[in-house]
Amino acid sequence: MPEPTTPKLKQEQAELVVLALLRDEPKYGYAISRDVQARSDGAFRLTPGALYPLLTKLEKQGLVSASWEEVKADTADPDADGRRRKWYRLSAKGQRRLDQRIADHRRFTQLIDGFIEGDAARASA
Amino acid sequence: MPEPTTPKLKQEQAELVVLALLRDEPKYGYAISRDVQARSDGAFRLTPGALYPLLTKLEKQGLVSASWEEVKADTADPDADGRRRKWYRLSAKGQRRLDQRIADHRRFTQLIDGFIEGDAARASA
DNA sequence: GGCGATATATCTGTTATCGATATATCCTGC
DNA sequence: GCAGGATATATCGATAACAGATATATCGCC
Repeated sequence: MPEPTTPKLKQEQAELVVLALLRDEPKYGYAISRDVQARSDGAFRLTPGALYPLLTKLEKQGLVSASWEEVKADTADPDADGRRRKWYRLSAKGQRRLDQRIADHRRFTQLIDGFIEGDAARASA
Repeated sequence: MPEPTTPKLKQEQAELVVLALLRDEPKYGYAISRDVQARSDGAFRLTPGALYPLLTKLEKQGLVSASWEEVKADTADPDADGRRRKWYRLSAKGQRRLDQRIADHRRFTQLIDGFIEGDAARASA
């Protein structure tokens, strides 16, 4: 079977997408994973093996800040290790990085478009 | 020093670019390499280590057809192994593949654009 | 004749990618 | 009350891709 036509999310695009998703509001990892799939109509996937190393990297670089939230259905036992959610929010540095990634993306697609148009563009000019 | 902002040509984009360059006219490897750099203003590079395996792959898949040309400055000795040029031309199958790669690229950029626009697009709609 | 550009091609050490694996909780149906 | 699937975070390992170095040989210029 030949390669699938549905494009996979590469690390560079994954960074852009994750930062863009966090721009609107803070999110935790699993929600990001769901949003990526939902908002790309299933074309993009961000599996755990790609998502969590990426989020750790972003945190280390100071592009996002993270804080834990303990999700407790009943508050009977405070020591009960309920489901944890690690919330990520975009930092000012992350916003600047996002702006740059968007600029990079625009430039990249314009260059590719130039090759697609080929000689036709220059001939008609 | 962090990652360079100039994007490198990945294999999938390299295939698109090479097929697009061959659409206008047949070319040999080194000319393709030069064109890639020239027409992207130096932003894209296609080094020998990436270019020749790719051309071999395209040839095996029947997307391009290749033929050798012997470049002889003087024709004194026919046995003299002059500089060889392997000319590649786009096949009908290659043209179809190019069309598909263009469609894939358009879809991909549209999806990324959707993430870049974010909630603003839906809010203003 | 030497040097840089032309021209094709392979090889290899490093990095990236993907799926599998691991752990633990929450919710729903039975 | 318990089994199974969804939720949630995180790591690991086999494979694949990448960039740069290496190899060979010719051509043009000085």
